[in-house]
Amino acid sequence: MTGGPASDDSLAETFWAVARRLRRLSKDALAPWEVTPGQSRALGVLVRNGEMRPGALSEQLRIAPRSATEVVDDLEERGLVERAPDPADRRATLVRVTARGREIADGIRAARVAEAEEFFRGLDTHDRSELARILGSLRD
Amino acid sequence: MTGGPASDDSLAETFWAVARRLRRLSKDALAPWEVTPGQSRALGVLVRNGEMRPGALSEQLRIAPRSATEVVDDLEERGLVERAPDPADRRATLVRVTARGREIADGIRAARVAEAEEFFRGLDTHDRSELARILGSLRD
DNA sequence: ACAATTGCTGAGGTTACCTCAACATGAGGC
DNA sequence: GCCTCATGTTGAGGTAACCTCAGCAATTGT
Repeated sequence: MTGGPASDDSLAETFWAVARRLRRLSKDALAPWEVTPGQSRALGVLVRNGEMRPGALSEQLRIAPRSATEVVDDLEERGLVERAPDPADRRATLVRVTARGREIADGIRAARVAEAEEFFRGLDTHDRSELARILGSLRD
Repeated sequence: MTGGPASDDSLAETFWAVARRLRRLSKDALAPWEVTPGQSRALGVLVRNGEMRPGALSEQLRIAPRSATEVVDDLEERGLVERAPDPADRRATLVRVTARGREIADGIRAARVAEAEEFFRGLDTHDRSELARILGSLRD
């Protein structure tokens, strides 16, 4: 009863159903910090990579450079990052996570871990590693 | 080396990496019809459920009723659906897929199947059914 | 030294959503 | 039949997160 050409389609459907559920959970996990998913992503990149130019940030986020300016504006307004002139090139600015930004980023990270833990709790050890293995091979 | 508390987090990360790849593929699969993902979703609901009111459509799509009006406007402009007065309630309208809309929907569906087939091609039969089973248990 | 390039941002546009209020119709009480 | 309240849709107008294009300043290649 499985194995027809439609089974791949329903596998994709199932995948998206799971994605929707996980997305909803993530949004809830993010809510306490009043940070949008985009801001959270940017903050994460900045924490992982250290200070960087808006242009580099835009590449990491795969958005237009102009849009990175906006994300940085928002984060700066909330005091989570700050801009400083790049000593190596006076056209450029460096974006740096502030102490408060790091706090928030840590909190978000912890919440993410907790949220993922909760989400995948239903799976036993074997299924988790199977899922990780199979998804890993589809990763890219 | 796996199994620490961070493994769930990276499982989520892997999941999203796969999701991004699948999303990109879907977008490409949709491109030939010049239909947005939102329009495609609406068309799919309408094909599956038959004619329905904008309000009911908005529930299926989990968007505000006012937003369903817009999606229907767009689809109507492209000749993929049409509005007709609801004989049962003169306040309401029924949205119906046109012949051309059905063609497009069929084409989209076929492309989706092909796209999913391509995406999951790398997996052998065992891994596909494992993935389907595990995702199924996370579904909701 | 000067033309082309690079890095950022102001101005303004698009898309896909939203809320709120208006309008017509429908349903229940009396 | 009439009145009130609820319901279905839509116009008006707003917002978030992206976009392109043009402009300015600084740098780089010849």
